[in-house]
Amino acid sequence: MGRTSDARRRLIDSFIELVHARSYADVGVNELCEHAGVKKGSFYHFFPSKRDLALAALDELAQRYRRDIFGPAFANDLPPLKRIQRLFELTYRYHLSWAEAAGRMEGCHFGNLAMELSTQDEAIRQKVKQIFGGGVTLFKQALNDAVASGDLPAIDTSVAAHALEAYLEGVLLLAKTRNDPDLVQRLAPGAAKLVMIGAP
Amino acid sequence: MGRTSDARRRLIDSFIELVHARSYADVGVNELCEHAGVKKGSFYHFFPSKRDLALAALDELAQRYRRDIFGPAFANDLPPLKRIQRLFELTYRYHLSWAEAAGRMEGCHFGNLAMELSTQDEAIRQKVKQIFGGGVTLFKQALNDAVASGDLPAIDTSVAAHALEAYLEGVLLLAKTRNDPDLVQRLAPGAAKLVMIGAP
DNA sequence: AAAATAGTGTACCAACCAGTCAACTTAAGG
DNA sequence: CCTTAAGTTGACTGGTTGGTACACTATTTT
Repeated sequence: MGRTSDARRRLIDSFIELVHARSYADVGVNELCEHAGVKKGSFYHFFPSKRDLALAALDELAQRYRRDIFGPAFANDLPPLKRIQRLFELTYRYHLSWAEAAGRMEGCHFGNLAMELSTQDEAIRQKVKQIFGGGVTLFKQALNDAVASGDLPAIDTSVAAHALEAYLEGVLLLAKTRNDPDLVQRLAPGAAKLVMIGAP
Repeated sequence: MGRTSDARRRLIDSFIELVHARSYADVGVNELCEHAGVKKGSFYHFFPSKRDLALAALDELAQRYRRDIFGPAFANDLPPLKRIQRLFELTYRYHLSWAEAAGRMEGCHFGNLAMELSTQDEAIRQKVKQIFGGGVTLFKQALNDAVASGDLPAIDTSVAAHALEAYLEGVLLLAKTRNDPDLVQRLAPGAAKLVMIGAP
């Protein structure tokens, strides 16, 4: 019963757009409301606080990343090491088109929020940590497949998976700081070397 | 003529400590002043704005990093590829002791500020970009030495240097998000693989 | 159609924000 | 020792912050 609304979704979309372009602290609740076309009363009807909107936005973003990037990248139509290459290629394309739309390279949604808030807000740190963990798991599965198929020597795939996740985030950080999305493409081949991290 | 003071230095130290532990936006001028034992009027006697204090702090930090980490790491008493290993080892030790003192892994001073502010403040983005560029240059010199001495095939050392810088930042980002400084040590061997990024 | 409930609009709050100002104190240099 | 400039002090500003209170409206279910 009662009326329906998509104000919640609009707030999440506005959060993603505005906070990604600037920072969590720099985007206020008022601005969020104006951008979403939602009044303050509605904001606090849907979210107990600004921080809870951030948590909801992280969930939404994780879903989109899984659907648009990690899912397609790790599909079984390619040998496992090629899937990792494809992940970097898809990441590059995603950030290139985002950068073209936004006018600048804005970095990784998760990395940005993690860097800004993970020493201040334990819930957000845990959420990003868990999302990163999801990426690590997918890397690790591909690496295990590669070991099983003999494409890779028997290495510690967990360490290699973390190294790949770190490299991906680092590349996006550097590309953001240099405002140069193409760096993602130029540094992508590094992933192919990093998978050997455990090998002699 | 006139009196002397170390208030400027104390403000820079407080900025480094407080902003590193939380974030630029979360630490106000008032808190900075209280922590440094400086009154607001003195703050604006030394710095025209909070943002100028950030710039000064970045300069100070770059100097410290050069003195304590990059300088010693890249000394000529070791073969070039070992210097890169030593850079990661020294970085690990630096962040481990900082984490023990602070009670948590707080990440890279430069990466943190870059992620939070580089889409908002062009001057800060440029400064961090230039500091990162300094690191890249040192990586590149070591890689060129390695190529010259035959330790490394003739690769594009510029790409490899950027990959190493990105990896270093990514490792620190992941270690911060996981609040686990030991990750820096466990992922350090990845650098030895990454130097091969141009090789077939 | 009416009750129950989901969502909206607006006015408001105390706390805090970065930054200003002018009067004041201190000490170094001549 | 006295001039002069460097550094200090604390009160102040206008604007913004995240969050609250509550009356109000629209809509769905019974």
